[in-house]
Amino acid sequence: MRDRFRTLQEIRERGIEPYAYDFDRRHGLEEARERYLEKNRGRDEDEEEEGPEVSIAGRVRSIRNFGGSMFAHLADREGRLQIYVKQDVVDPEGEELMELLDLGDWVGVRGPVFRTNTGEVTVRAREMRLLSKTLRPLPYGKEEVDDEGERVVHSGFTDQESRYRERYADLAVNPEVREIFEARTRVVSRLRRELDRRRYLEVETPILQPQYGGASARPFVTEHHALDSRLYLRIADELYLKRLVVGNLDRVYEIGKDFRNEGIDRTHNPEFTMLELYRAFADYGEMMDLAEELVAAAVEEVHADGEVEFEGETVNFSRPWERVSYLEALRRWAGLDLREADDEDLVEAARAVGREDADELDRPRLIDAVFSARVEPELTDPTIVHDYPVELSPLAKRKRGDDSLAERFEVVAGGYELVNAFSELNDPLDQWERFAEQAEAQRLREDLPEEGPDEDYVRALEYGLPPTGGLGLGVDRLMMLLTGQSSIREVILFPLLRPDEGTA
RNA sequence: GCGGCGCUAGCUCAACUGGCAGAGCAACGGACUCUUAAUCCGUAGGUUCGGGGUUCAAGUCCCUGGCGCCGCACCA
Repeated sequence: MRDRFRTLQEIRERGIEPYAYDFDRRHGLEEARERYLEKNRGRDEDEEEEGPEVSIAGRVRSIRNFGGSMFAHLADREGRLQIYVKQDVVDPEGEELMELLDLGDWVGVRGPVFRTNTGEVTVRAREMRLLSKTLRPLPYGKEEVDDEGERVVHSGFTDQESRYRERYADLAVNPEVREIFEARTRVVSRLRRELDRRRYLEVETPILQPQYGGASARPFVTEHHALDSRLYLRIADELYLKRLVVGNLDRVYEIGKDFRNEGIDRTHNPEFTMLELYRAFADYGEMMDLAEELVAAAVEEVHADGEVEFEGETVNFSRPWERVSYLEALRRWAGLDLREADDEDLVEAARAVGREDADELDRPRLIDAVFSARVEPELTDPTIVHDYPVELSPLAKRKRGDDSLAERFEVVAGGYELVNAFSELNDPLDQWERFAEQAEAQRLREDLPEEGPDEDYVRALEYGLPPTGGLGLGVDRLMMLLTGQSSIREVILFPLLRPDEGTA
């Protein structure tokens, strides 16, 4: 770095501004290449004509200096392109810059596109400007393109911790990382588009909430000074969105962050992105169709063929998805018949999957432990598991014809829960009772902030929630699946890490 | 929270049973006007994650703290 400060001084002494104010960039690097190919379409390579003129900008990715001339690659968001800078061809400022450039510097180049003797499409620099001087060397690896045209990186920037802590460097240096986040943006936009098209209203509900609910998780707690009151960061959007349906907003959705103060591992980040949507006059059956449609649309944005490689398996998203009831799934993959199993059997089954604390768990937790351990890992292709035990689903309507079940389903794919949906409970009295049961269960957990039932939510239900279907989709999990990443941190730009004073 | 593994130059990694801390790339100086992991000659670069201990001698062994990764637990 000391050396680059010296270079910086040198640049200033020569009267060149190392931090430019603007540059009239007209073409992306891929775009510039395509313009050349377009112009010479139909010609053999040796008959191609020079041109067109382009104006490009990017980071210096490699330099091959020959004294009087220089080859370099620039890199931008789209890709990379070679430039050729030659004395007496480039303008005087560009000529001076030839010996002052470092890897990572931002430069702007104007000139015609041509093809070198070795066949690479290249921009001949007539003008070259320094746009921003890099003081800290980027952790570039060395790249080569092998005989198959594959990009091979030697000693790249691969340390996970450094990559997450310095995501800017990660993104600047590793194109495949950039691709993941561009895919993420495409998918989220597509989900919005699909819902907008179906006349859902996108809304924003509070993140700071006086009461937390809609899921069971430990919340982050904060406080508001002026109001002198305790607030929670939301753990789910659910209860506010359903309030909106009470308010005649009959189709709503929100894509936003939820916050859960639980452990961190490869599939959990304390803040994560959820899509929640609610549709009046629909039940969970219609939500099943919608779930298939939304996920299929998302898959289309990333994999045209509808197949995804994930953790060594091929996940096939083609529709329709298999549908199996929760009880049948437990019977089939865990050998457990809930209709006949008593508490004793459940404890035993839970212990068999490694829950040593099985004695202390209530029935729903026992069942869920077995389901997570024995059933979910078996489900590679997306599968709709429907009709959950009502104890596991405090916000879902009871199933028609069977009070012990709820009209709820999850979509499991690649072994992970992807979608959770149900026919929303709209009976205020039933809701009140289930809140009471939930509060009772929560009292047993000392680690949770004490919380009474959400009276205002029940009040809203008393005004009348129409029959409503609701659906939640974990956007981060979806992106893991679609991009084949087994760590959630690879699909979150700035995952939460413990603060590190040592980062210099 | 528990267990295992890891942390050495800007990056990627070496360093045997404790015995002079090294390489490639990057950087710096020089040569080279069609190269592409450019090449050639030369130079510099270190709190071996922090603190303590054992030893004639510690990157290496011991204790302690930090951070990360993996697994487990928690996350109905």
